[in-house]
Amino acid sequence: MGALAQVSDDSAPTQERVLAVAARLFRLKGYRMTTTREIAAELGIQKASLYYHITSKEDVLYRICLESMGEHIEGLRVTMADGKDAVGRLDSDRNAVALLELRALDPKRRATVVKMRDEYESTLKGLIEEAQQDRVVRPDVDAKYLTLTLLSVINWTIFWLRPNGPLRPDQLANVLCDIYLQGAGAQQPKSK
Amino acid sequence: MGALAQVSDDSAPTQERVLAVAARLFRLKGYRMTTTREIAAELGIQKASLYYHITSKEDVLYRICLESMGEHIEGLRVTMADGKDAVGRLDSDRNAVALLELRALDPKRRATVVKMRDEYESTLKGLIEEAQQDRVVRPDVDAKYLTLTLLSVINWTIFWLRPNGPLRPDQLANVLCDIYLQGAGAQQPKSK
DNA sequence: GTCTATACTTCGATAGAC
DNA sequence: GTCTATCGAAGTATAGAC
Repeated sequence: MGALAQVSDDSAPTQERVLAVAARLFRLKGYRMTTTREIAAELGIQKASLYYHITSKEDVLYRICLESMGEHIEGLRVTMADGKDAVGRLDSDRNAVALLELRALDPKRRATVVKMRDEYESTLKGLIEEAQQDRVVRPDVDAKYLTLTLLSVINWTIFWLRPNGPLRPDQLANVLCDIYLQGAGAQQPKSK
Repeated sequence: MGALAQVSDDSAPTQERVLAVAARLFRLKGYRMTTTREIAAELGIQKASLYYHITSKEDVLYRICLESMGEHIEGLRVTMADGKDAVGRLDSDRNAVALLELRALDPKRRATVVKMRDEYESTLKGLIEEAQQDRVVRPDVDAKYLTLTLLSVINWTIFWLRPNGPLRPDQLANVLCDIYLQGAGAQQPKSK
């Protein structure tokens, strides 16, 4: 398991524990609803002590977003280089927070994260366009919408996917990938 | 256009204007980040005056969620009765807020909204199961995941779909529906 | 229905001792 | 690296006049 997917525990460096605890709370309650007092309490320290480790609450959110985007871009790079996917390397809390709490960042920092997200999404769109030319993906639909629907299926999992579900992660990935590629309709050759 | 899709304007009843303004701000900035002062300012009144029209900020969120869920359930009922879809009857701001800001409701009210959402989703799942028996939708995949992927494609639009996009609403609906039913993969008969 | 004024609470962050 | 104590800002909501 890579360091990026490291789970927070008492032996982890404090910086990492702070990010893990904050990401979990931000995901559960939202950034604005989560207080620095709660983060400190989860870490077992006083709220003032927390500020020895962080400069501001918003900076914690910013670092969570940066790490999540970094994981995405790196995961895609690994996939393109090795030819095998990198599912499971993402921290689900940080991913959900980065997707949902961007609004809370100040404009400049938000722009930095959005730029990374756009880089990730356009790289993904490029892969789909290549697959269209290789006739692995249907070429009769704008890659823009094929990318958006792929991102929809992947990203919406933050709202329903939980560990210890009925399917193993690899089984679930197969089901979702199958539905995305083959479609939900009953078998009929695509003829138009 | 139905009353549910009514756009806020100065001639609309105040109650409706309040909900429309609040929904727009809640969507733009998030429930917790939006202040009652801002809502009042958008309405052109003082913050204290707002409380003549509402009982609390949370109550406004609650009513937005209730209306959105009501629209969904009613839309599905109309679809099942008339056999034609009811796209365009949803208020996009209220829909996005209901999907994203549920956390901010107190447990009891949240449970009420979640129950309505579950009712909507299980009805949709029932429709997909019927379609499986009619061999319109593939029967080899658990309807649970066909429903989740459909909801993913539909609901994720709150993050990217904007009025005045390159496609008309009906064109876009056709593209997304086509990708969902036919899949993103190049044509190959489903044979397994 | 709207106003001015304000009560009351909570939050992010800092000061300074240990 | 953590503590107690507290500041200052901002938020929701209410009181009472008009």
